[in-house]
Amino acid sequence: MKNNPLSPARNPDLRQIVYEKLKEAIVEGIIRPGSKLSEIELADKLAVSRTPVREAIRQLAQTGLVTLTPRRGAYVTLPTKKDAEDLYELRRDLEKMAVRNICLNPPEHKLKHFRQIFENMDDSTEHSEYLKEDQDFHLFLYKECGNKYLRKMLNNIIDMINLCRTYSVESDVKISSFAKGHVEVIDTLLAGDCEKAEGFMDDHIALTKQSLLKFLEEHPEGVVYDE
Amino acid sequence: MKNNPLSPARNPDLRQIVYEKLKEAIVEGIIRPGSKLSEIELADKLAVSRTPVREAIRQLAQTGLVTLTPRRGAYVTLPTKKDAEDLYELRRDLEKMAVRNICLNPPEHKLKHFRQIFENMDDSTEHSEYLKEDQDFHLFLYKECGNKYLRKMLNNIIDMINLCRTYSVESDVKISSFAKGHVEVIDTLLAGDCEKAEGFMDDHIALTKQSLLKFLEEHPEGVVYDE
DNA sequence: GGATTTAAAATGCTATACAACTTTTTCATA
DNA sequence: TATGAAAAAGTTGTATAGCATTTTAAATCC
Repeated sequence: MKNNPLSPARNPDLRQIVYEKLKEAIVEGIIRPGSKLSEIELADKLAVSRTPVREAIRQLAQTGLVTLTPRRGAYVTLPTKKDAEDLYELRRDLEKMAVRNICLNPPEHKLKHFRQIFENMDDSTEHSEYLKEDQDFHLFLYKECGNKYLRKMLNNIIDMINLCRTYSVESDVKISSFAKGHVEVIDTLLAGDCEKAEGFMDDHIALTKQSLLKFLEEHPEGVVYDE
Repeated sequence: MKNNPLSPARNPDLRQIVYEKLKEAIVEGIIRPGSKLSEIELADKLAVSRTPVREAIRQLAQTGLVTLTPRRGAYVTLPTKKDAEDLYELRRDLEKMAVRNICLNPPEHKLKHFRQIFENMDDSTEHSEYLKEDQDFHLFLYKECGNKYLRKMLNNIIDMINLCRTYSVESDVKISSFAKGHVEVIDTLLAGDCEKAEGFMDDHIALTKQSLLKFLEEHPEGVVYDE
């Protein structure tokens, strides 16, 4: 008698809904980095009270997507070039760790599923399709890494990475080389060669980072150089 | 109509104050793991309204110190043995990363300061004194690591580590070996031997982890074994 | 025009209220 | 006495109103 199948459509949980909506809007670039998040304005637009908006904003601040300035409000974080570099440095180590753990007991079936997807990609593949599968693959790795805290941190960091990535959407990268990187990671994982798998993941993240930084250098508008 | 001299001498930023107070109470073991955090009760005890308490609790949930159950409230996280293992695994990699970065440009003066402190320690040193200096040293490394996001994560994880550590306060470890580990890290950092420094940090964290796990095995009360 | 004062707006918090949900208590029934 | 359903009490999540302090914008004065 726990959950009635005819129970009302959904648990409201407005805070979570507002959080997701804001996150999406920020990551997709609808709300631009640097712009202000007015509690009143957002509450008005989303047709909720200030309470869930406040809590959602604070939740976003903890992942770094939003920067809080006491008594002045919340602003969408405007990542600097160093931020992007720091994020990728951290991501590299964390994903290597995930790969290391997964290698101890690789989920064969799903890995083969992803292998097939990436093997069939080439430079004619839609950029958006690659992005989607790439996202799915990495989220899959996070879920399977077996370390609750590592998973949490990776899920946090990926939001910031995506924020940085909005800058580089139309970047002219070679899809094939990214896809190949994934296949290499998967193959070594399936073969149980942990050390090599880590190395391939290292290469893959390095390539992604390089691609983003190249884009940032070519498009300095909106990117802040600190120090 | 300016400042009433009889205005309440209250510090602003209640949320942060409540957050710190709760964090301390949890990490010090005053509020036991597993116990419930009632918004009303805490608001009452701290003489504030529910709002800052709610926000502080949510902030604590982000670091993992508190576990939120929808519609049922917030509970102080009761770490399992696997939690402790996961935390130390993550901590090891993150601190190695910090050491790697610091090694590129080591802050000589302060490192020497810490070196002296740890060099003068032996098995007769007060356990509490070692704990304090150990804490300070690691926080110092976090601050100097040069990567904003790494710093944030390390500061988060150390709270959870401390929560686990409350169990092992009276652990009968050899202070000298811990202190020696620090000196080794510092010396290799000062010498600019990054690889070795990382290795020594690895050993140091491994030793700390081993000490905690040994304690947990000898004192299974209050520790949950999952899976 | 530039500086100073005043007004408007936003945040941080308080307080109250209420619906939905949990937990506890009560109480009837086996 | 134990069991289980029904009622009561308590909490959370959200909403709304309001106030103090501070920031921001506008207005005023020199």
